[in-house]
Amino acid sequence: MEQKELEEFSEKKDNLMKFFKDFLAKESLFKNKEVLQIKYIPDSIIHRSKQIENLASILAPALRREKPSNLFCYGKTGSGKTLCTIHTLNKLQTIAKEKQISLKTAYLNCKLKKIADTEYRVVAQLAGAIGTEVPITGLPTGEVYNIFLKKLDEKKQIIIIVLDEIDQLVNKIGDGVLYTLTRINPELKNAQVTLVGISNDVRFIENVDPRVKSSLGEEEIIFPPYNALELREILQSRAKLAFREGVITEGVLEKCSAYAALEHGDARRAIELLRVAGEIAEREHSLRIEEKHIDIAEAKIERLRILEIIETQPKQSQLVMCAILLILENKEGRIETGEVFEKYTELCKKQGTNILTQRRVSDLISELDTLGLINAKVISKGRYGRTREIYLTISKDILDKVKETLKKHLY
DNA sequence: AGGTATTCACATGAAACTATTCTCTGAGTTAGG
DNA sequence: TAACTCAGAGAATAGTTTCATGTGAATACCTGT
Repeated sequence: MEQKELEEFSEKKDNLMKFFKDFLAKESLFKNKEVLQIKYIPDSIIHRSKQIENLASILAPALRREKPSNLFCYGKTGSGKTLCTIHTLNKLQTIAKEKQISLKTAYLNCKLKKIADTEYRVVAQLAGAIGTEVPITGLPTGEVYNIFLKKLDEKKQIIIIVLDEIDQLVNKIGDGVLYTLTRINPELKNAQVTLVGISNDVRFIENVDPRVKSSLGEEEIIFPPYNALELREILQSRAKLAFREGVITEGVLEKCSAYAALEHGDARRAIELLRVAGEIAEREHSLRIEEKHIDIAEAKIERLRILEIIETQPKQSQLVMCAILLILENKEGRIETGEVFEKYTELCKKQGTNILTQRRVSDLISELDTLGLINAKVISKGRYGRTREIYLTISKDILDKVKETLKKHLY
């Protein structure tokens, strides 16, 4: 984010010096911007005391050198799962240190590509977390397990492993790793391992090996989404720390939380919205954040999100998107798979790219649908067959930007 | 009129294929003893 | 001689293709009144 801003700034090179001077001279709206960062962990977490209590009581036996039960947390994005878990673990860790209990925690976000998305990498990361670095590549997976186990079992200790976004991991590489991890304890003489799984997807646990399921799901904690009121209070507490007094005008927080409440009560989004709104207000030399800034911020975030998605799509997918846009240029309303495929073929020929089969294009279209760029619904037109009805969900004012990015990436 | 059959235009699944990336082994290299 | 590096074989993976089968309802076709 910061980088992009800087780039934008650099366009006005002539008065750059002046700008920076002004920037320093001016008082920032922010008192402490860090508070609005996603990774920030507040000292007190509101509206989650029940879950934290629950977490604490499940994990507390670690302080008596007993193995806590395995634990599974689920709730939608931005419902505080990760936050609460890390918070609780931090506290636990602090006390353990005071009492000289050997307790280690390892947090692993399985979503991160190239870091923890294969069996090898997961185990390597875990080994890293408990203090043995393992080469990034070159060893047999089994060997890494052995190193890991050996290090684990070195002394009497409790180890709590947190696997965040565990559903992504299982989707990608199956539940083999989980199975091994849940069965790790009998192999250890000294150490004991507790697993904490965090997942966005409630149904995820259903499609997992029943043995893993019963073992991992010894305890479950559910994180319901925040409602607008709770979001508002969360925002309030953060805003108090983040902004100077009087910066926030009436109704701003309400609006922010209302926006986020629409998105299944995603607190992360609400906070990001507030931060971006703050940045926008600041750049406008406004002395306070007003409701309109929230609207602008919302549009900006949405735009960035869409552009980011489009940019990171593979070429073929971009081509399909391009085809859809081109068709819609000369035609209002809805279009069908067949048309898209035709246009897509044409585009490919023009570009000299190889043409994918209709089968694949059909899949690509439904992928674009899941990404939220288009809306593709299967409908039956009776005698005239079955197809997907496609229309855009992107608002018109970003469309030009989208086309621009597509062009840039395709030529 | 009412009911059944057909038919369209893809959707959806499964399996097979392919190119790329990862994992793993062993030969070769290096450095320290 | 132990530790390290690195090329290349083999395995795993992601992205596709091929082949096969499925789908929902507008229309065509009957059927008996």
